[in-house]
Amino acid sequence: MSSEQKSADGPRAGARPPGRPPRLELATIVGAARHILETEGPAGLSMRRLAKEVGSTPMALYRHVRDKDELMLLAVDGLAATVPRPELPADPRERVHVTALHMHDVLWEMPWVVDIISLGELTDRHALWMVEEIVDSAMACGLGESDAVHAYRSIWHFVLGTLVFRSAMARRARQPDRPRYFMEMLREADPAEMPRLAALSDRWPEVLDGYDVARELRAVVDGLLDRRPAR
Amino acid sequence: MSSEQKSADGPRAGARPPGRPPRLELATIVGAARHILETEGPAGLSMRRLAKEVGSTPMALYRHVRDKDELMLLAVDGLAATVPRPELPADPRERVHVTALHMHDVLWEMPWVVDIISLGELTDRHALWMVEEIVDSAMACGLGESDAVHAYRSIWHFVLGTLVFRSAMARRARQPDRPRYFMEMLREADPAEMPRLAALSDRWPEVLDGYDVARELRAVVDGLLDRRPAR
DNA sequence: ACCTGAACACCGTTCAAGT
DNA sequence: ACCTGAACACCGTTCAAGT
Repeated sequence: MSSEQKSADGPRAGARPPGRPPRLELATIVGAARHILETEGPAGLSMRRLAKEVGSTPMALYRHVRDKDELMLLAVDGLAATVPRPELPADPRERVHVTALHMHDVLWEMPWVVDIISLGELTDRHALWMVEEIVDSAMACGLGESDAVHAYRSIWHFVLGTLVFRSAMARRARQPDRPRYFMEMLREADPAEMPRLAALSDRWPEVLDGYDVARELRAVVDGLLDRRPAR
Repeated sequence: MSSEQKSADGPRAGARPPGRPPRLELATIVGAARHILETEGPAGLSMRRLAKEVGSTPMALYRHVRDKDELMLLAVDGLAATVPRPELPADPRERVHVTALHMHDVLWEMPWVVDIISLGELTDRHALWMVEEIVDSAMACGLGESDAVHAYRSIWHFVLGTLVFRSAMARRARQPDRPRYFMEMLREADPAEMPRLAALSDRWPEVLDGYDVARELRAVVDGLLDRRPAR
């Protein structure tokens, strides 16, 4: 999907279309939506709020987008093209590592994109090169076609989970008056029943603070690339 | 967090409390909420709908729960106690595998729980044994304390990502009139630029269909357990 | 102490009418 | 062809009043 396809549905340029001329453009709407998403997150985006932003009425938007879902997909679409591709090393295993980490790092900077992607589908063709790169390099590492595709998907699951978890933590942190159930549970852990957690409870935040996504991703990718072939 | 804590805030049993006797009980509210969540998912749960379900008004609920967020956490709380623990093998690596897969399998059957957890925090103390088990067994496999905790977290990221992705796919599938952007993009992939994806495009659904979470989880866990220690 | 009703400040979307 | 206004069917939550 790309924005051009959408506007290409209109009358040919140069023709004199009948009826009222458009005052609102899809690009304006999507741009304003993106701006709201970037500054206030998905919670801040409503059709009514967006209409105000572009100086129009909620219903005018529905001339240009099917519904809010489509609008959010359009807001995400095209973003990958704005991010420069990383330099890839020669070694195929390293290529998988770098590409997977790139996938993570780019989305890490755009939390609102994660919130939208996590309820939909990949729609940006400029992001496809990462799928190709990981599948191709995984095969160069000796994986069969299916295993390479599955490795790609597992890497995506890990990256998505990492980002969704971070998102959830950030959400909780924004409500500081609420109890920290997990920490409380750790503190109350019975050392006889849960010796490791009881011993760890004091240092839990520090230990988690030392979590290094790049290092974890490396271990996960290695596991996926080193497995024995299926059957 | 557990339901008893909450109800223990009330007057002592045996005392004759002044004022109007309660007609609504927290357990009733949480039970009804759970029922709605199980049958209709998080989208079906609203305070107004829930009030109707228990034969009361929306505002009566706020005597018993702080807000909708707390209600949803209470609905999730206690679920782990209803699931029997799996038999664990003796070998520590196998223990990690079995526990991690158990974590996945249990939540796989409760998609609505994933939707709630993915915007909050683990709150059920009866689920803590899985954290303990994975950390302890990972250490028995030779990992240091920090690495074991990080391995646990990475396993959780992978499981969460797997479930969130499935949730997103299911959501898309429920709207069959909407375009399948990803498949379209694959079909249009330029073989010169993306040879792997172009070659795969026809068989993509079948290949994904062969995705086996248990096998992927095994590879991911092995990668995390086999890595070199930090520093 | 507990519950109710009315109200506030919102939602996404449909429909009929205007330009 | 495009935009507007009013309306429908909802939200979560606060506040003041009732029992």
